Amino acid sequence: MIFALRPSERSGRPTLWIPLVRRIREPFKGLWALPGGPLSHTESLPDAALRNLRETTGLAPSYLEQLYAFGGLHRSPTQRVVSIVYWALVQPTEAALADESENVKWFRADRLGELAFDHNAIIDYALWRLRNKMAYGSIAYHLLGEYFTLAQVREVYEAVLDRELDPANFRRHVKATPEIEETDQYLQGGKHRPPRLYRFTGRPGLDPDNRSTP
Amino acid sequence: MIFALRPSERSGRPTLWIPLVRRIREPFKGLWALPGGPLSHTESLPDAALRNLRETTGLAPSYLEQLYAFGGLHRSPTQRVVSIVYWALVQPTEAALADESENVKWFRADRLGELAFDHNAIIDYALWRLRNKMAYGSIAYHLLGEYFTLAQVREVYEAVLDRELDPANFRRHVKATPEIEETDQYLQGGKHRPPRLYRFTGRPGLDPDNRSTP
DNA sequence: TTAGTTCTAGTCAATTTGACTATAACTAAT
DNA sequence: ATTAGTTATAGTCAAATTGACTAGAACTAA
Repeated sequence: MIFALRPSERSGRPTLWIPLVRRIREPFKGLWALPGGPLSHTESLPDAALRNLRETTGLAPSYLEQLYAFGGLHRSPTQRVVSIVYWALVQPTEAALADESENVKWFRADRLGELAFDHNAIIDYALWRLRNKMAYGSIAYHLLGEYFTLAQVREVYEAVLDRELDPANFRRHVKATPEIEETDQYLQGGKHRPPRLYRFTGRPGLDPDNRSTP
Repeated sequence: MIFALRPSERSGRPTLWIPLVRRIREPFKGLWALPGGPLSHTESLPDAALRNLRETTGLAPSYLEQLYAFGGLHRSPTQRVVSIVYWALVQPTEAALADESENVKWFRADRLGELAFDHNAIIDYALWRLRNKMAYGSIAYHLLGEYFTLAQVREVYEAVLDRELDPANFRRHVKATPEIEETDQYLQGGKHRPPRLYRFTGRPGLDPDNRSTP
């Protein structure tokens, strides 16, 4: 499953979006579902996740991590299925390149209808984990591009945690993390004082055994 | 994989131990390995983990949680194997009931030799996760019995985190967590002032979707 | 009765956090 | 050109938390 930031239709502020694919066969024909597919004997788990992602949506995530293995007996009405779910974060520029079609669409993460299988529960769990990781580690930067302003980082936190944060205190907090590097560039073209651009110098992610954050 | 506290041979202080089983067939015949086995079509993932645990060691854990799904292509030299690993914590009284034999033995977690498959890496990851969970959540209590003293809790933390903690400050920290309940019992029979007994009132664990701690 | 040890409650300074104020730097309207 | 409006940024201050430490309470063993 994939998270990306997209501007909300109304406020224009960034919100979390998820691409889903429509089921074209039973069970749950016609309902929306998470992209996925079988694991071949010759590919690793993250490779299979990346391949499925590419084949269905054309996306190339900047962050990929194992979420959880779901193996309940009645996840599918027709057969026993064990799904090892990965979750990915994609940057806005990449997300814009995604193939959208009749059967592949983006949805706001907080406004999903009833999905196929247990996919609502899986997304709930992923959202919980995303919020948790945000509170501690430095995962938010994988939702942003290479350069960003501190206000943009704050908007990401506000979108995911769903509450407002004090700009001054948030700035102090971010500036205290060593992985954030100040550049001498400024974002021009805004309506007000141009903010300084920063960049994230942490590791790229894309690794299941990624042990830097709880 | 299972963690339990056992007194160290020398100091007698509690340390982390892990039960392993000896491989009786190829590959890795003769080496020690984590207990495990196949998943049947009619049991859930945690059920399968509990059954395997019971069959090989006779243990009934007080805490069970999914660790990670390992699916590298060359984990076994003979075939492609995907292992969905669970980890368990057992209380000392339960651990003492474990079946030990020629082919099932307890080992100190920090003194393991070379194990079969990628099991050393799996244990390293589990240890990392255990330390991480200890630092935040209230997982340590599943390694203890129903009643415990604050010094015992501290010893668990010291054993797992491998550093000494100030008794007074640790006490203040533990007493501030609402899940710890003070009883009006005292542990008698010690050599010094009898410490008060406490109990843990949090949820029992034993659930894969256990979302209370990061 | 005394020495030794742990249990327990507390102090105090250093650090972190949350709420807030003030100035800087830009755009858009007058 | 000036002013109003808005965001960016730096800083203050009190409250809360943390780490290092002191001291009395309560028991056992000599």
